[in-house]
Amino acid sequence: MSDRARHIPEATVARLPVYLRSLAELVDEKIPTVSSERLAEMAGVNAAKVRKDLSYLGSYGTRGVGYDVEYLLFQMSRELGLTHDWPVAIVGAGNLGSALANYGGFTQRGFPVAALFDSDKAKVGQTIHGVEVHHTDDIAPLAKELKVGIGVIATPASAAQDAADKLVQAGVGSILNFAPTVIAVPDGVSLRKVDLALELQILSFYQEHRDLDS
Amino acid sequence: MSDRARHIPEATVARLPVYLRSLAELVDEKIPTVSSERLAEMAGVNAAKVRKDLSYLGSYGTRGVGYDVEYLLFQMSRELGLTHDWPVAIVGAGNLGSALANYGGFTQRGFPVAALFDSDKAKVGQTIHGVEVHHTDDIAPLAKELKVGIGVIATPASAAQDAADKLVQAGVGSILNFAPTVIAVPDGVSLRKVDLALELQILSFYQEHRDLDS
DNA sequence: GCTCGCTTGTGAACATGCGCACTAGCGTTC
DNA sequence: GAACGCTAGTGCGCATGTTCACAAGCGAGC
Repeated sequence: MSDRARHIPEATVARLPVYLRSLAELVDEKIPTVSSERLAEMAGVNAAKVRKDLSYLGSYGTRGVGYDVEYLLFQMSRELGLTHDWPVAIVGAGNLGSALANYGGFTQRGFPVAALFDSDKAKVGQTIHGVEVHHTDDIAPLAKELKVGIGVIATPASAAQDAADKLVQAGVGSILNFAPTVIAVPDGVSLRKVDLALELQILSFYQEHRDLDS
Repeated sequence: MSDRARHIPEATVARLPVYLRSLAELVDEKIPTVSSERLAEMAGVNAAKVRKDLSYLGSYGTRGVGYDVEYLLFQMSRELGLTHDWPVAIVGAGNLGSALANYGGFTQRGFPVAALFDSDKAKVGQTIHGVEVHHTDDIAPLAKELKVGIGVIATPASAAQDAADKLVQAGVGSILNFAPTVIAVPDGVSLRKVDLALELQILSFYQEHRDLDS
């Protein structure tokens, strides 16, 4: 590990939360150490990959023994930025937006809903799960003031790009898009998507071909 | 394209639904043909990738002109298995499961909810969005009878693996997992996951490191 | 304090995916 | 019917990601 110059590969980053969850389970079970093999089994990947992934974080294992569960959990939380809260802004106070705001596990996992936005003036002023709904025109000043780092887009597809633009303008660096459409963000802004229809269609492909090829 | 021996790469399969959506938009706008460049812009990818992806489906473009939108849309729908319905079974009739069952766009996109299952006997017999809730013990016979190809897991993490096992036993070949846990399925069964906490944690990582490195 | 079993950390081969840059070829214009 | 502009299709080198296999090294047991 070249000290500090370490750039963690994207594929690894995407797996870290899975390891984290496995480690949390092990802590619950009061298991003090874990081998890469056991962790691999829990995370549903191969052991070599676990070792390589963890090696990007530093040399936290002990040969012949394994990894200290609590210590690794702490290091990983730190690396993932989970040692402090990340206030989240949700754009779109419709079905999905409200459901997300009402979902407690959100706040509980360190992502408190700091603000809700909607373009419908009838919704502005309402309170959902203790959070007031503001107008989308106020995203920039409010999100800045509340130090929102992560924005969630829960609007219809047609409003998604506009929501993204406003979040970016507010200095939000990470966006999670639930709208079934492709949105563009400038370099340096992280973007991930959750798209139900897309997932089903991908499964449909494999299902169809399983049938054809059999 | 070597006729018929074509194995479409996973990465390509995952993009096909995005192209499909773009094509549907073009049809709505009554635009008859589209170039790889335009389609790439709409799908948020690079033009060479679009051409390579589409070439796996066959040689459906015309040099100097582009792709016939309606024809490509049809071919792609066929390839994705979207020319017929895929009955879906949802396991877990809690908040998420009910929301999914109530979400009309599901059926509308060719994935009708054929059955709902829950392990809570108090919920069995209830009707959600016109679909009766059955007990999880009845997954195997019922899912077979209803020719369910795709199963959706909307249970708590602790019940997810059991749900998956029962779906597999029922002959379901594709599973979409919403439970925040890793589940194992036999070879030949497709598995995709939707995990909110995971996505937020990944974003948190990049957010944290953007701050550190600046 | 030596040996042995066990597990990490990693070099290197292999696989997959990406994108440039070029060729093939269609349609239009003159 | 020749020439030209435009766009699909693709070969190839590069980047990323995965996996194997092995050396390094810790700790238990004697």
